[in-house]
Amino acid sequence: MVADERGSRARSRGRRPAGENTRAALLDAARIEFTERGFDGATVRAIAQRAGVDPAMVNHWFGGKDGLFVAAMEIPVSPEEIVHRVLDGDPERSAERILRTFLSVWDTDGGGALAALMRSVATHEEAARMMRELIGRVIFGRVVSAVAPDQLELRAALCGTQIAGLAMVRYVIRLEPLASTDHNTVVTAIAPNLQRYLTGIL
Amino acid sequence: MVADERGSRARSRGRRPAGENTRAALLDAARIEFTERGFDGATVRAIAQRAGVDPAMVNHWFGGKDGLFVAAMEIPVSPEEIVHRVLDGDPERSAERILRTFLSVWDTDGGGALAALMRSVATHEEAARMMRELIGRVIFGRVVSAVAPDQLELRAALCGTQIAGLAMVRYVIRLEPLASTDHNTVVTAIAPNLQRYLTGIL
DNA sequence: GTCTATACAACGATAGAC
DNA sequence: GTCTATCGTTGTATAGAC
Repeated sequence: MVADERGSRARSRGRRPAGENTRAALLDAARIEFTERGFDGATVRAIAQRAGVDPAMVNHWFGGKDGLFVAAMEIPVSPEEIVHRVLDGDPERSAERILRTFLSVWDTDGGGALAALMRSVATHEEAARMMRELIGRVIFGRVVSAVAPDQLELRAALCGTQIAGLAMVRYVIRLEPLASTDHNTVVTAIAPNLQRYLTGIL
Repeated sequence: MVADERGSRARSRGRRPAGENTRAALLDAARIEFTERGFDGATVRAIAQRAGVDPAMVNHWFGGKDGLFVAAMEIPVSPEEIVHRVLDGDPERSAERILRTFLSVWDTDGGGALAALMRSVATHEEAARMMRELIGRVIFGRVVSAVAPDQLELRAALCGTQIAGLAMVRYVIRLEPLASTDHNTVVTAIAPNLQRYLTGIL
C-alpha cells in the first residue's frame, strides 16, 4: 500500500535515530512482498529494492529473512474492526455480518492477499502459529464469548473451519461456482451453518 | 538424514543390477520429502539422495520435478472407497459417514500426509487444480448427485469448504481443542452442518 | 551387439551471506 | 557490490540387461 514512504515526506529537522526510516521502509516493503508472493516467493533483494535501501540492511536490522518476516507479518484485516462490526447488532444474525465483512474485505483485491496469506500459513510454521492465535483468540474468541459463553474454544475453532474452508475453496482452490458467485448467495448458503457454530446446539 | 537408504556399497556407473527399482525408490523418497518440506522446499537433489540415486534420474523417469510431484502425490484417501462407503446407507446420515471416513484416514498418520497435501495445494497450482477436480467431481460431485440433485455444484463446493476448513484447522493450523479431540466430538459438532450442505435447504 | 538405465560433471540462474 | 552455495536441468560416457 504505502510503497515509498520515505520519499514523499520531508525529513523533520535535526538528526533522527540512525536507520529508523530504513527500518520502517523495509517493514512496509516486506508486508507487500510477503503478501503478494508468500514467504519463499518474496526475495530479500526485491524487498530491499522496493524499500529503496540496500539488501544488507535486512541482515543488519532483522538478522535475516526470517526476522524480517516475523516483524512484518500482519493480518490483512483489522481484527478490532471485524470484532466491533460483528458484535454491533442482533447476536442471532452475527454470522451473516461476519461473512459479509470477510467477503467485502477479501474481494477487494480478488482474494489475492488472502490466498497469499493462506499460502504462508500452510507453508510457514510461524505464520500458522500467528493464525492460530488470531482465529482462536483475537477474532472468534471475543465474538463467541460475547454471544455464547459455553464451549467457547470449540465454537471458535469450528468457526475457524468454516471461514478457513471458505477462504481455501473460494480464493485458493477457486472451485466453481463458489469462486465467483455474489456475496448474497454465499451468505445465504453459509451463514446458517456459521451461526450454528456461534450460538447453536453443538 | 538417511543419506543412502538403498545400501552403502559404492555405486558404479552404468546400468544397475536387475531388481533394484530406481523409479519406486524415487517415488518413496519424493513422498517423504514433499510431505516434510512442500513442493518448493523439497529439492530434487535431496529426493535423489534419499533414494540413493542420481538426481538426473528424476528427469529420466518423470521429466522433471513437476512430473515427479504429480506422480508421487497421491491423495491420502481413496475417492472410490469414500464415495462407496458414503452412499451405502441412510442419505440423511451421509455427512456423519463422510466425516468419520475422513477422520479415520487422516488421523492414521497424525495428519502429516494431509497437512502436506494442503501445503502443496496452497503453493502449487498443479495441486490446486487436482484438488479442485477431486473435490468438485470425484468425491462430492458423485455423493451430492446421489442424494440431492438440485444445485449440485454449489452443494459440492460448500461441502468442500467444510472439509477443507476442518483439514486446515485440525491438521495445519492445529487449533485447539479441535486439533486433538476425539472423532465423536468432531462428528457431533460438524456433521449437522455438512448434512445441510448435502441435503438441506440452501 | 544393441538398448537403456545409470552415474558423473557441469551449466545457467538465482538468492542469501558477508 | 562481490562471493558463494545451491537450485533444476542437461549432456555424455558407461555398465549391465536382453
